[in-house]
Amino acid sequence: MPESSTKADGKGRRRKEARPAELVDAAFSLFLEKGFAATRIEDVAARAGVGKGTLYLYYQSKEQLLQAAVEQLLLPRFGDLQALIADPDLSAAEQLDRVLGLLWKHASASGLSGLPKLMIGECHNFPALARQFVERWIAPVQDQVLRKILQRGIARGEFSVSDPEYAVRCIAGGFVFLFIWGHSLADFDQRGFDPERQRTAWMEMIRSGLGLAPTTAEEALA
Amino acid sequence: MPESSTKADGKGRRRKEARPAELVDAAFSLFLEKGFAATRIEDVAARAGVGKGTLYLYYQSKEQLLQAAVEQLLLPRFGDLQALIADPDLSAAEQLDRVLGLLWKHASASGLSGLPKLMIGECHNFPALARQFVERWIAPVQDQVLRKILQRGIARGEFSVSDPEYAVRCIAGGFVFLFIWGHSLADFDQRGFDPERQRTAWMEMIRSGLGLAPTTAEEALA
Amino acid sequence: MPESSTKADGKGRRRKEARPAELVDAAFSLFLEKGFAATRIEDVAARAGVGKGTLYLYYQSKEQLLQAAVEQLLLPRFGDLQALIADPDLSAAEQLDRVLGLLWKHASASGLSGLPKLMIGECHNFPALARQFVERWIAPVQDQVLRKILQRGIARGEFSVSDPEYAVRCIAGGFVFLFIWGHSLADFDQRGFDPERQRTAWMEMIRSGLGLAPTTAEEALA
Amino acid sequence: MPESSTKADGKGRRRKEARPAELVDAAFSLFLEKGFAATRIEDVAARAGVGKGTLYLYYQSKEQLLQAAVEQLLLPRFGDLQALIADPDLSAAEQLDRVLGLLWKHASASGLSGLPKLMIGECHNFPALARQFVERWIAPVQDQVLRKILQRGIARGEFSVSDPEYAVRCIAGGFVFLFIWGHSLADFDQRGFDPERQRTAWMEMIRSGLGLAPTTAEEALA
DNA sequence: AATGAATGAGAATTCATTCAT
DNA sequence: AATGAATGAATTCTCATTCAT
Repeated sequence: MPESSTKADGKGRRRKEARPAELVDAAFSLFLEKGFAATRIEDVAARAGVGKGTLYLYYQSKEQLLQAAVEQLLLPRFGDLQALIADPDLSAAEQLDRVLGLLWKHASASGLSGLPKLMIGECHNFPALARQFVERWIAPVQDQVLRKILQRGIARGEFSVSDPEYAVRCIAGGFVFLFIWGHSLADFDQRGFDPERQRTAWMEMIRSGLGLAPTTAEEALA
Repeated sequence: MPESSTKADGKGRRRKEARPAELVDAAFSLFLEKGFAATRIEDVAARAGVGKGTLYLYYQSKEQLLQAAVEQLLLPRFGDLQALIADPDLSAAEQLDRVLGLLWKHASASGLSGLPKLMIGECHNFPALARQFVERWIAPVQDQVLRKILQRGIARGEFSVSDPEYAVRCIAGGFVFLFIWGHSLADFDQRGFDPERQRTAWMEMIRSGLGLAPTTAEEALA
Repeated sequence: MPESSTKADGKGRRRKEARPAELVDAAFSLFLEKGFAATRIEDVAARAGVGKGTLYLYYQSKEQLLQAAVEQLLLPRFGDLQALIADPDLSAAEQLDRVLGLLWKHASASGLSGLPKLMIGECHNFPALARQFVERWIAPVQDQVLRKILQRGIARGEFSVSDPEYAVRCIAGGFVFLFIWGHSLADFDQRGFDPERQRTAWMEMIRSGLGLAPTTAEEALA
Repeated sequence: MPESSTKADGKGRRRKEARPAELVDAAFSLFLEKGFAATRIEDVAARAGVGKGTLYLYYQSKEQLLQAAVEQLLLPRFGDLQALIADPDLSAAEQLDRVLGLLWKHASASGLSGLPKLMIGECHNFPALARQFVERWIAPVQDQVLRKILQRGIARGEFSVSDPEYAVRCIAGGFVFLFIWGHSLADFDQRGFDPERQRTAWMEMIRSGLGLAPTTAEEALA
């Protein structure tokens, strides 16, 4: 009987290989929006356009879905970032610019920009995941990328920072906050929120702060 | 030992006046830790040291408990901050220092430092609360305190910022991120986290960024 | 310290002996209205104008309150009815009239008119009470009062009934239904409900039914 | 033995079409027996032979289950009754006989006979339902069926009633009481209860009451 | 492989009952 | 004697997970 195949063609059974990723995407977007506990499996299935039971064909539990979602976003590593640092022709400031630009572009395109919000919200309910997130993303980006750039900049006399280790955290934190805000309270701020403009403001802040030094002020105006 | 309670400490009944605040505190700390949905009323009661039903003597529902918790933290306003700005003898930089210092101290002491994490996680589940939070805290602090200081600083030639409106958001954001981090992923960061040190680094970043040397300025323009 | 006595005088501590009856009255009226299960002890206390705990000073449980309420209404027996039957000078029709009139008056004045509704609703939850009610009221009134009148009427040639045993149930049933209706659906009948008028109609129905025989019609008009 | 279900009788899943009615039946029988408040959802599920959660697949709440149950019984209207009245060849007395006979049969077969008991008990907790019940059953049967028969009987000289409007209520009331009694206190009456016999007695009572006039007795036998 | 009806453990909420004051 | 704050067992309802189709 060709019954099932006929109707399943229209919408039901597209690229079978893409399923897992679609499911994880749907789950991630809902987890991000409502949090893990407040997200219903049925809603995930609905958003993915499949039946509730189908989810369990690919993932054993709701928690596994979360793990898979985080895993998927954690997978693409930052080998390219490392490459940037390796380039000896660039100034440290240029390196910083490019690295942050790349991170920004990549995170904005992928769901990665949502991950911090999710992890911050769920870290105490899923400590293992939290640790993974910190160890595989936060710490490496800070310690193996940003810090090295900073140290090089200091060594070259480009930068003047009294506590590089924590300066790095400031730079990263401000960056991450941008993502968090965009995925949360920005929606409730009547004043509007322009991510690109904020990024620019942020880059300026990193470079020259409020431009306290008179001499610096001139350049900052540029 | 001069314990606080009069004598009914053993199993302590009848402290009607203190109850609501105790309950809200217990609820807030759990909401902050696990999120609203993942927090069980029974756990709130246990942490407050009362029976499950007692909570419902004071709050009609779990959601009302959340509202009360947020409300309580939103109540104390920042009249004192306003006073600081009004002082014409201080430089803008000093004003900023003091205002941020005060915010820091106040938020660290009260539960207010946890509110951003909570609101960021729950904003989509409780839009009304989110709006309240933004309108009664975020926006006023940015627009009526920080921005005014910045503008005065610019007018006085102290500061040099190209986009004051968003610079304010950067300053506030970095600050808020400190709180968020301390209430979430800091616990999972093997490298440790010293809030005070980060605050210092952050203040420096605000003031002078990476301290780009005059010569560096050229590259920064690139 | 004369503190407690002073304020307790105004409203708090009237006739102490009347308490139990007041409590039972409040309970009965609420049980009647909402049913036993749907009635909250706190509402009973409120209606009686006392604190929740006070109820337990007089009755050990909610169920005991119900038992006491029913008991109280079941107590006054119908010795006087029996006396009426004994009067040999009255016709059976007159006896019936008086007996039903007396029942009507008594039941309307006391809460007794509500008891059937309550018992009908609760009989399966409180079988013992139900049995008591049937055995101490329903059956006696039917078998020892009404049936005897009917039998006397038949013997005297006044009445003509083919099944006296069940005719008695019809008479009693119609009567009881009047009470039930008045305590329940009458409140939701837009057409209004005049108990006295219905009683009159009912008495006529008992005496002469629809007046099928032309000759009977005249008496029916009387 | 030719059981009804096809084969999945053992633990029987998947009978989606029959489910809602089964659930409503189970619920109705329990509501009727114990009242709404005293009935536990779990018991309803058990009586219907399903799990607790299954109920919520079909009805959103316990209250909706009640509404559905009442609705279901209120649905079948009395078009056939109307037809009987329209027949001009029947005497009014014959019409009355048939109408009441039909009501009796129908109500006894369906759960309708239980509805009055339920509605009387719950009317104050569910006023909207009560009004519906009165407006869609009680009032129509009385005003559009019984009253018309009575008026026709009076016009034709068959009946002789001084207050037709309330006579109708007596007739209907006695009838309804039969149902109520059968669903409640009859179970606790040691004397037994024969509904059919009581119906007969009731029909006689309607026709000729107690046959007060000596001459009336003969006709009462008719 | 896909589905969604069915399930029951678990969470929020209610309320009879207790008991310190 | 009177109170009402406190309690936790019991109840309604939800939702992750299973499984027959």
